[in-house]
Amino acid sequence: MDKQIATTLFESLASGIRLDIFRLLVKHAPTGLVAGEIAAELTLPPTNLSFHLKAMTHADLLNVTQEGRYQRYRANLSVMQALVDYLTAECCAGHPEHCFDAGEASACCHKD
Amino acid sequence: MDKQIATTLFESLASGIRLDIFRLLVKHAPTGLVAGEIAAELTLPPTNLSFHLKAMTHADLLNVTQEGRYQRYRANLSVMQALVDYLTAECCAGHPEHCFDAGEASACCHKD
DNA sequence: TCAACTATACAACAATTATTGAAATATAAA
DNA sequence: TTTATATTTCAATAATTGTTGTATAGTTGA
Repeated sequence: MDKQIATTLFESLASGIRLDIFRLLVKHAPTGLVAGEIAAELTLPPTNLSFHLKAMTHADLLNVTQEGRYQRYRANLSVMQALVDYLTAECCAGHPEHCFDAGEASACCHKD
Repeated sequence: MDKQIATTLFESLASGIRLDIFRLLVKHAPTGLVAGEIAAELTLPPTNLSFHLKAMTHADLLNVTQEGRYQRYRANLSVMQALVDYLTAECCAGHPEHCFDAGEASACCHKD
């Protein structure tokens, strides 16, 4: 993952609304939710929701499929995993001893 | 970590400049760098750098200590670790089987 | 104390992002 | 085909964030 992609993903998560959307869709994985269900759950005006959904989809954080007149959104968990790996690499890069306490060192095994 | 803190951290990372600053300081951990060294390395006007350093420090992503007339900045690696944990929890919450492929499942051991 | 140096605070402005309502598109149902 | 439903696009505006120069505060060493 390059810096540009990481920055875009962080932007996507740097809003309470978008973080709520993502967490809601993780909770409903792998089924996902249609736009109206998300709007109802988060009580957002549809245009505002659409604005954020579009941004997140463009950032590849969400996937969307059409179901008749509905749009079903799903969290893209593999991108989230890649972001966690990127962040772990940034965090540990050359300095795992400073990033993880001794007791937790064994928990850091994403970069095997 | 609550949502508000996570959002602030994502905001801190959602800028190319701030991501560069953080990565530079991770590379120089645990010594850190003084503001002038960061400005020289990233060729930024001092006021602009100061703006971003202040935001990152306020978000607790950086620590700062005074050294005479210099201000030394260090990456706060434990906060980064907490963010990775938060993101992993968001990613896996209730659905580890969808987040990690079978072959990599054993690599997910942050939430033990 | 004085001059040089480091960095931040402030203020003005530029640029980007967020929010909303109205209109448009497309599907479904009557 | 007409009407209703779901969602998006567009345009206007509000709100936030980023950038720059100048001025200020604090530190050092002569």
